[in-house]
Amino acid sequence: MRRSKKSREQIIRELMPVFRGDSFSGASLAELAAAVGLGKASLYQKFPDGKAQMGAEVLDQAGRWMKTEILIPLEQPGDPIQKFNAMLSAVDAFYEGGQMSCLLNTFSLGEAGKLYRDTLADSIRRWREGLAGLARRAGLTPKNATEWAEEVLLNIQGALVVSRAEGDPSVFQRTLKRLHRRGIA
Amino acid sequence: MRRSKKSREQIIRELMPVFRGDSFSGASLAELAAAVGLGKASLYQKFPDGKAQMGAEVLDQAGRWMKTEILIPLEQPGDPIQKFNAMLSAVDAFYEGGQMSCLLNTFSLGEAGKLYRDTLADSIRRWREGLAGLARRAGLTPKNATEWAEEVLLNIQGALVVSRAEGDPSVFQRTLKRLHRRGIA
DNA sequence: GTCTATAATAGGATAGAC
DNA sequence: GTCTATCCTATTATAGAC
Repeated sequence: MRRSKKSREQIIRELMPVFRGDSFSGASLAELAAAVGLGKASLYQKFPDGKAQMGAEVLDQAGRWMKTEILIPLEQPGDPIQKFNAMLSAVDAFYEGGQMSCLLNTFSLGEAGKLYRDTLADSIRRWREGLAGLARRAGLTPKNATEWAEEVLLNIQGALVVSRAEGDPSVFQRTLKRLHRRGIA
Repeated sequence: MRRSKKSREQIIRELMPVFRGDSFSGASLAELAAAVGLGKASLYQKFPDGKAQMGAEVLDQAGRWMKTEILIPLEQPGDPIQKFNAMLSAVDAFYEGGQMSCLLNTFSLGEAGKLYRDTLADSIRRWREGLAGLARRAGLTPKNATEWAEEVLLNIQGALVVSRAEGDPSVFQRTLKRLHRRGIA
């Protein structure tokens, strides 16, 4: 037990839901500080470049989550269907059953969009390619694999939007079940 | 020519892109006023309850657009496929080829979500039911019709998110083409 | 390392002149 | 009806004490 204080990773984990609950512009320093349990000045000690840096590091951490929980598992040898279902479970957990927004959505609005666009586009590209590779290994033609991968992505992102707008995550749940049922085709 | 000044409808039309370019919290009075070409004080003359009222009226106008451009056409007698394709064209125009966000997305974030939830949920419900009704008339079972309608909605909403995050509307274009190709099934 | 205090700016909203 | 000027609060950010 070397440290009783919070790790940076833990701090970033606590910042994330603030950025996911509203847009980047909607996330205030007051909320961010409260979420971490520190004063605003203390946050600036850890993130000298302020909100933009917090956003960048939150996005980085989400990218690392995607890599370990999505991309690497998808690439492992083994039954593609099983890999796909594991991804759906990871997605369900990360979005808390459809109750949490995606940073791809909240960080692409307004001025923040310009600031983080490259990172966002890169995340989408890697997710899409990870899925497409899986689908090719499952026997789909390259063309069909690409199309299937994109559809999976759009269904997840669309379900997150609609769930939030309805204030009811059941669409998200139905969508994950449907993707599971459809499989890789 | 009774009036040379702007109609209220025109003003609301000019407010809309500000709310669609960022979240409700991200849309500032300065931007809103600039979009209309008036001072902030003049906007308050027209919208005494401020930003919340502007948001509500923008949402109302979007709801009327949906009714005239989506729901009523979907209900008209005639070839369901043709109705569906007309809807895809209207959607393409309204979202400007994938370059404009949906208010269902931007108004459901943060505090605004609580404020507008009922309206948003109602719009989604009507859109979904309009599509499901069309699918039933096209011969799908009620169960399949409901599922197809939801998938169409999620693909559109997902494509808008991904297009914006990538800074490239081509996903949206591909998605509309794919929905057209798939038809009602 | 965290706090209080404070600066500087932007945001939402109103008063009152024209 | 629109404007300038202004108010109040929130917001981002920093200085300096502990």
